[in-house]
Amino acid sequence: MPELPEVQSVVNHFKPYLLNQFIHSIDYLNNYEKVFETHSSNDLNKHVANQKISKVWRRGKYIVIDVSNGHLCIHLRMTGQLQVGCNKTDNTNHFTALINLKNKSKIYFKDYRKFGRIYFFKDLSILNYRLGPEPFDPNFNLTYVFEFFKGKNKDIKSFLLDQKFVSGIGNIYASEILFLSKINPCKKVSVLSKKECQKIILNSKKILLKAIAKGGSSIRDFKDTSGSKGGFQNEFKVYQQEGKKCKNLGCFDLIKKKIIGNRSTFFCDSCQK
DNA sequence: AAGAGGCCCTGATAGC
DNA sequence: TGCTATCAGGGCCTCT
Repeated sequence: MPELPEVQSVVNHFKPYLLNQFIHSIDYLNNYEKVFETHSSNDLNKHVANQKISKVWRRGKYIVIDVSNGHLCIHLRMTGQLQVGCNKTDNTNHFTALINLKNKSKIYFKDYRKFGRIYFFKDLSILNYRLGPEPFDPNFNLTYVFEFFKGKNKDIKSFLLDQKFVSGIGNIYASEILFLSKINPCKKVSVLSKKECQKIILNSKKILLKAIAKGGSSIRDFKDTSGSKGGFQNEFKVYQQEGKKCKNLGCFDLIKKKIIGNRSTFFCDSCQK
């Protein structure tokens, strides 16, 4: 579900609940121990029980909760949500995990598709191995991009989704970034000019920053549990706009949808070359 | 090594 | 109305 801006907004929202608090325990719910992926429930609790939370931050699409002896990392995948406490209207069958804090507050992990995972890492080497630079990192620059594309022959859209290339971009923002850059999502990276690469780098930062400022996008499942919804879905230029008129001034073409890299991709054939 | 495709899951919606 | 097919914002794994 959520991409970088949505994960950032979840982190911002939960930081006050978590920071400087002590973890009492973490339970898996509805028999779904798989949610812990790398650890058995016992092992995980050995690592995190009684630990103080010293930092809450984001790396790619992971929510990272630092404790003294390691990092609790939460990935929401497609439909994961965090929420403080349990509402009357909740379908508890969708709960996969529960973080109990010593101050008695309960943070629920709600995830009807059950793709979301909670990991514990002693250090961040695994995460750094899996993930490329953050889009805002100065290392995400022309030299890096050109070096990365060397010997590769896939379309640019697939690379924007590749977390080893750059971390945090997902299917919505990939389409939006390429539209703003006027680059066709099918274009092979081997034929991209330096100027085009530069545009992609700059527009990635631009789109993501704007989305963060709007609190992310609220579509389908994604809602900030505080009730404050993101507003970037109103800014979509191409995502889910199939058949609608291109939003570029003077262009009268219609937005097309095409499956690229196994995912729906939206673009304007006339504006994106 | 790089790229294509399957798979994990459930629910909403479209089409018949 | 009710069934079935398709699709959904992710990422890992396997095979070629």
